[in-house]
Amino acid sequence: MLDIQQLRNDLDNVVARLATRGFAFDSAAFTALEQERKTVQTRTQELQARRNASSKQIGIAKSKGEDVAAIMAEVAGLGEQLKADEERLAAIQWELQKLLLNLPNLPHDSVPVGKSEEENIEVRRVGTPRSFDFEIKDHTDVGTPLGLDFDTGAKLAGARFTLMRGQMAKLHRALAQFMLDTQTEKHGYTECYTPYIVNADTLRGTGQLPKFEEDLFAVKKGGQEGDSEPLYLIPTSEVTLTNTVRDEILALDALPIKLTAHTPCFRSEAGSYGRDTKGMIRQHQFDKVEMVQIAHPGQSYAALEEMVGHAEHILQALELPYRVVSLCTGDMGFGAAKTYDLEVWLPAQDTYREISSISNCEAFQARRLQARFRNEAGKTEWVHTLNGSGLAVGRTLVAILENYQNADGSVSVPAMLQPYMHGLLKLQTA
RNA sequence: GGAAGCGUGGCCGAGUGGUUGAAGGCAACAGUCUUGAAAACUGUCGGGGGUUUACGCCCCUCGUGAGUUCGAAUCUCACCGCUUCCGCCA
Repeated sequence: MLDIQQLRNDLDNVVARLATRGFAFDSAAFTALEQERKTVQTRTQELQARRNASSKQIGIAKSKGEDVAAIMAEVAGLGEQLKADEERLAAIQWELQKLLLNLPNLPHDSVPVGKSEEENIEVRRVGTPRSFDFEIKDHTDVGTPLGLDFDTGAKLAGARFTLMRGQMAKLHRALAQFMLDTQTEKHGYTECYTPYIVNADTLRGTGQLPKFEEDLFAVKKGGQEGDSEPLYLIPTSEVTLTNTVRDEILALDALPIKLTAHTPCFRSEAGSYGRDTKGMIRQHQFDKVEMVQIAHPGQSYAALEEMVGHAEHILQALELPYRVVSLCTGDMGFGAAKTYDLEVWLPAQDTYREISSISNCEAFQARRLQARFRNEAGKTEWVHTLNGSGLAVGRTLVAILENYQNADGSVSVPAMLQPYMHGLLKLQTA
């Protein structure tokens, strides 16, 4: 959520910056609404003040045993007008709130301006793609004989669900363990176990609601009926980790808070029909190790760079070639002020594919969350929130299957993962 | 699922219709004292919003929402959350 003060004071600039992300803001409607708000709010508060004063007088008079009929008569007419104004004001505030909740974040000055992913900027490439002296297979063909089972996944739950067996399932688990151990032991994040199902308030806090309900899975309790709000499966543990500071005023020295969790993520992938239908790239359920930082505003961009490094560390440890991309204004997510993507090399696709996305949301989520800290001057101030994958486990598995495949159909286990696989060097058919 | 109870400021805890945003205590912060610290004493001390060049003035907020009333932390209703006991249960 943007700062409504900023909209009031610097509207043209806000409109221009929103436009860079392809968002057309109706400033005329906003201005009209604001003007009415001002009139009605002032009038309402005046009436409230008069009513409060009179009521106080009645109290004083009664305690002295004086006659209160005169004052009572004075207040009598106030009620109706006040009620009408209060209702109108509430309606206007609701409109403004709705408008605000649907505005995306303003891009940081350093973000390249562009319409789509075509205009993202490559920041650096790390690692050299391996050259193969045999006909390579994609992860589906490599993985299927080794325990990756799309047919059974589909039988159990539908398209975009996968079952893993044996060594494949173990490798998947090893990856998550390795990532979690790295982020906690090497990079100082506190490991968390979080709910996988959350309420609507939580999703409003991080910005998935109200605008992106169709991307979520909703669940209802047994016997739940009527129109009470449903619960939702988390699309990422960014949601739960970031919401831990909702409605909090943190001490200055509590910052930064660094949290990590390994959780499944559930996404309905509405609107992506036909994209990545084959294989494990785009699933309704996937595991991810997430990093979240709650940072001091003065430190948040340093934290962003640091987190990119934390995610890169995993790819480097696994010796997977990748590149770092700075997303342009048109490709960034709703709440992000600046985002880096990490893209891993997939030889069968002959391209780099997103495996991590790391964003600084600045105060955008904090305003929704009412997440503040007490600054150096003792004043409350919004925290900055950052989140990033470190990494997406399923896509990392895909990258390993493709990059570590051998001519005989086996897949070598990256050195760093071998301890997690009890020394197993290769995935191969029995 | 059944029964009972409870939600007040950073924390504890008074407060059952009237000059109460709320006693008291703890914590925190500033100052006096001290070589320094502690103790003691003095003061400050929830959050959000409107308006104002500013000082200030005003509004909202006692789990959330609605209601009764000139006036609600206090009365009514609904919802949410927590605790305890019973049942069920990984």
